[in-house]
Amino acid sequence: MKAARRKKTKSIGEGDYRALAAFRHALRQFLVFSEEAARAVGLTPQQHQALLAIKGHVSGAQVTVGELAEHLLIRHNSAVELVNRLVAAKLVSKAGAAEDRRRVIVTLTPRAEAILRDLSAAHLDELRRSGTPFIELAQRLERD
Amino acid sequence: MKAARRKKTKSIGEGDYRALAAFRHALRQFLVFSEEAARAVGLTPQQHQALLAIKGHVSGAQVTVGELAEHLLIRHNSAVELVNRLVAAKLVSKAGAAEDRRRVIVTLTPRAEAILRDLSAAHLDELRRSGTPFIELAQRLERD
DNA sequence: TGCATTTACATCGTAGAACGATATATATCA
DNA sequence: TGATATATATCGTTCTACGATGTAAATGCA
Repeated sequence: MKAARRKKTKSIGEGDYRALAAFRHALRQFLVFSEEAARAVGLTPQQHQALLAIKGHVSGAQVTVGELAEHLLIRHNSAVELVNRLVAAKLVSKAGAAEDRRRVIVTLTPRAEAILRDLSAAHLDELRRSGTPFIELAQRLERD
Repeated sequence: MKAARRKKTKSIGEGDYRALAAFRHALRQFLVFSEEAARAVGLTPQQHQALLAIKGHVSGAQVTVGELAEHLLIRHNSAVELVNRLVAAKLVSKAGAAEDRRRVIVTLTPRAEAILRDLSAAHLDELRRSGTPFIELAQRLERD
């Protein structure tokens, strides 16, 4: 973090393009793995991300629709639709918040908890299995 | 798929969920940055990825439609459509391969080269600027 | 207190992109 | 040469995020 020899990039070479392309390829590979893992247990990738965001939230396995949108970096209305699909799939339940009745609290069902546990274990395995090149590429890109 | 005779994964704890969620959040942030950077120069994210894959290809800035599909991990027909959109946007040109007339060679236009150079510089900057937490999360996930 | 404003969620129609199924052209092989 | 494989193209469908807009509840402030 100390050797900032080049402050302004501005000279991109062949190697930079190859490194960036390889990085995106590794990224895409991870995302494809994740998509397939999710679909294999009957979830869309977005549903999986939503469950993870809910479960991984600081406040425990409960978030509002708005908080979910924030974490997933999608619009509020997209989060509403995503949650509705999750409810239809019996993966979450919705409940009005007592102290602010505009808010809707989204909670994982036991079914979702079980599915997410398996999915998360598979993802940790995958990252251990093939995460290294990914990290190395990122480090290389960050370095010079 | 082989029967799951692999040793049962270590049990997942709260920290694992949080780390995975944080990792995906960082990933998503990078992708959102990338999408916005692409759109800011008039490209869709997919078009940007295609240009990068072509430019970063070992054989120089030329690939066939099929190779592009392989690198982007999409279906051949999706690659055809993507390339058609790139042609319409004057970002690539198509040419039949001399030695195998089934193949179509896709080549970047000067316009695409220029746009990609700027985009790539911006991405390298972004990775230097905010890549660290991303890498650290990945390393942490890989470690334990 | 009353009313405007802000906040949070919901609804609806649209659009972009990837896909499966299928078609066509070219190459290769027995 | 005919059968089969390979490379690309076309078409209709589906899925999901979005913008625009609507509704309900909370908040601000005169």
